Amino acid sequence: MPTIKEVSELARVSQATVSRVMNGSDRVTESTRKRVMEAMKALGYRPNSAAQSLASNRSNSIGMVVSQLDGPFYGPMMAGVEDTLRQAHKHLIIAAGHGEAAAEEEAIEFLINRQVDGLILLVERLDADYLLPLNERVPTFLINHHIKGLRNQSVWIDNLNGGYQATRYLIEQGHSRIACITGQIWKQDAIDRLEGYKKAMNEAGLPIDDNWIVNSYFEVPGGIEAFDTLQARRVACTAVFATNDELAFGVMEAASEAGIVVPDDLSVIGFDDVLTATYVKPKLTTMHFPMFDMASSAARMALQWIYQKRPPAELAFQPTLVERQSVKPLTPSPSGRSDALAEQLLLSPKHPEK
Amino acid sequence: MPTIKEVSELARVSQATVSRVMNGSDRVTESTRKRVMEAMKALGYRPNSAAQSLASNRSNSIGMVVSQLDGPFYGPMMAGVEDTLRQAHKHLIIAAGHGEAAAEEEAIEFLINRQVDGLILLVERLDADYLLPLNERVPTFLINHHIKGLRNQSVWIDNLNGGYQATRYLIEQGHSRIACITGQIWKQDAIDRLEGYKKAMNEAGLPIDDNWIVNSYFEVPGGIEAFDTLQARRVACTAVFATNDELAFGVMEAASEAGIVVPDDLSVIGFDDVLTATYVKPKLTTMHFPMFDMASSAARMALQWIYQKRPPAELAFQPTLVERQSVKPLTPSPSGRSDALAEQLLLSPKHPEK
DNA sequence: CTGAAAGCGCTAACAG
DNA sequence: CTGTTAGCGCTTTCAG
Repeated sequence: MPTIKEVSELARVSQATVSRVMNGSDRVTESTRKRVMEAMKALGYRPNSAAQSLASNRSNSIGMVVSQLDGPFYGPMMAGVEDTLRQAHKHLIIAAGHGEAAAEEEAIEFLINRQVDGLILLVERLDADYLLPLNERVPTFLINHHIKGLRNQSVWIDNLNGGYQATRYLIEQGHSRIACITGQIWKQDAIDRLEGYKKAMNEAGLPIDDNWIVNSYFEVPGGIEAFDTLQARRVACTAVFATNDELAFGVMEAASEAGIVVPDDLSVIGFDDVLTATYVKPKLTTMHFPMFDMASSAARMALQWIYQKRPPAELAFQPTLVERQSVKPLTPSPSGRSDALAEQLLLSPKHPEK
Repeated sequence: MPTIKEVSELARVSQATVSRVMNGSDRVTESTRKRVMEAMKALGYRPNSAAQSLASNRSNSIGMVVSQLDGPFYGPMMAGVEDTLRQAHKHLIIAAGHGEAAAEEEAIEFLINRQVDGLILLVERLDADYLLPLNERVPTFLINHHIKGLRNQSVWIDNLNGGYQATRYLIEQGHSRIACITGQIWKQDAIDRLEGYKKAMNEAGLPIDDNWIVNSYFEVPGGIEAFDTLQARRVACTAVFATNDELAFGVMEAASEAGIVVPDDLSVIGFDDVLTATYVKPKLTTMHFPMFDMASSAARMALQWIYQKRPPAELAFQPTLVERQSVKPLTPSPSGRSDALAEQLLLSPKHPEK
């Protein structure tokens, strides 16, 4: 690997000059710049980024921590950040936080040791006590995480409004017996989406019954269990707001096992609009969560602040309804069709064919 | 950020000694080691990895390039590598290659500049002319990519046998009219899986008709188009081997639109066993591709070679059949049920309800 | 077992 | 506009 020294010798200039042409900036004669460029090309020169970082205390790369490297949620987020960073010729270093505070902190320390110029975090476990001092060390941007004092470096989605819209949509479709299944109730997303549900129900003058709300966890089995819980509680709902798509898939699966047809017997709305939402049958009606855009916005904000000192400002996204096939209008019928449905849900044996 | 100097002063030793305790190895008195450790803790010392890399020409991190950061295929691969690396206290730096030769090379150069100690590549565009010299610069390991001369640093899956098994299974279930849908035919995976199909058909004495093979691309729309092509060609098949799950999803979707019921009217088998395969209805019968395991094996192999000089050896995985719900035995009936099915497939109008 | 000293490859004032 | 001169923080001989 050739070094700057060799380049400088070949080009008959000082190392400083080579450094200058590398960093584009400074005033260098066109002729010497050309000579240097040629020398670099001739040697196949590649700057050693460790040396650059060490000397400049800057690395032209930003670190990102996500809970997992797979999964339909984090993938687009990583892709969104990578995409805008690449266009800006900055690099991305990703570390997994595994959803645990210790691992998340470790990942962050790793990235800092790596001299990242900034941090984009998609974490759930870290609080202000950790994050605020961290931000003093290295500019830190948050996706989907509220920390007072870091508002301006956050990109978030309006989960409350999303929950409200989803529920409102169900109501507009004629439903009034609407159950809600939440994710881990310590997660802010879960809390906010539930809040939105309550708001919509209240606003419509519909009762909120704790029996109709089941606290589960954001995974397919969580949806299955929640559905079973609903049945066990003899909840006669005609629609359910699953606070994320995985839950919705679980509900659809369990319903199907129980001989309940979605959307004819039961309407289901999800949240997130994960890729798979279009693969299931019926295709899932859900609230679109603009993961890629949010992530790239966060990256843009970070870039502007870190490399151009343009002060960041809080950025909020709104989830938008995507109508597909899992919600059906409840058409009132003379005999009270909604009750018929309720009956069916109540009385159907669990997993009759299995 | 405290430096090694401050630690050495606090501990009243030389920097060299601090370095020694950091790197575990050398002979250091237990007492001084303790003193140093305490000093490090007291100061909250964190080694600067850029400096370490620069001085040692080693970074304790390995680089990985994948085509995309999202998607059901690359996610588990990244997770597998990250998992075993983390356990070995090595770090992972991921870069996206976007499936283009130029970007893949750029990603690799980036990682090398980053002083990665080794490379794990999940690429499709790079050939031996590039890869072999690369391996001289930094140990390079390949996932799912055959390069003569790099065999021993490769982990791959037996796609041919997978295609064979999948087709064979269909045949065992009584099917004989079996279509095959391939991915981009320049991809080795596509070629091999098709080869497996042909082998099984031949072995069973079944005819191979080019009309029954449609070259498509590994995405859901690819499956839809392929299904339409099959119909346009009036191919009267009772089963289709889709050479990856996305294709299978597309087929299922198109079939459903056409009023054809999977698996009653048409059996479908996929390949990869992507997470979503369990979400669709009916759940997809497919060949399991052990992505996570393959990736972690590749990582293990890389670690052993790079840090312990244990010579690597080619590692092959076998895909395994996962029976779910999308394949149904073809029970011969007096009136020739398979013909009835064929008729239905032939005659059904395209997307009748849409 | 420990310290001194010489860089690793690059950047960043400071002169000129 | 370009060269000189110091380091950045750590590792690594080489002595002792």
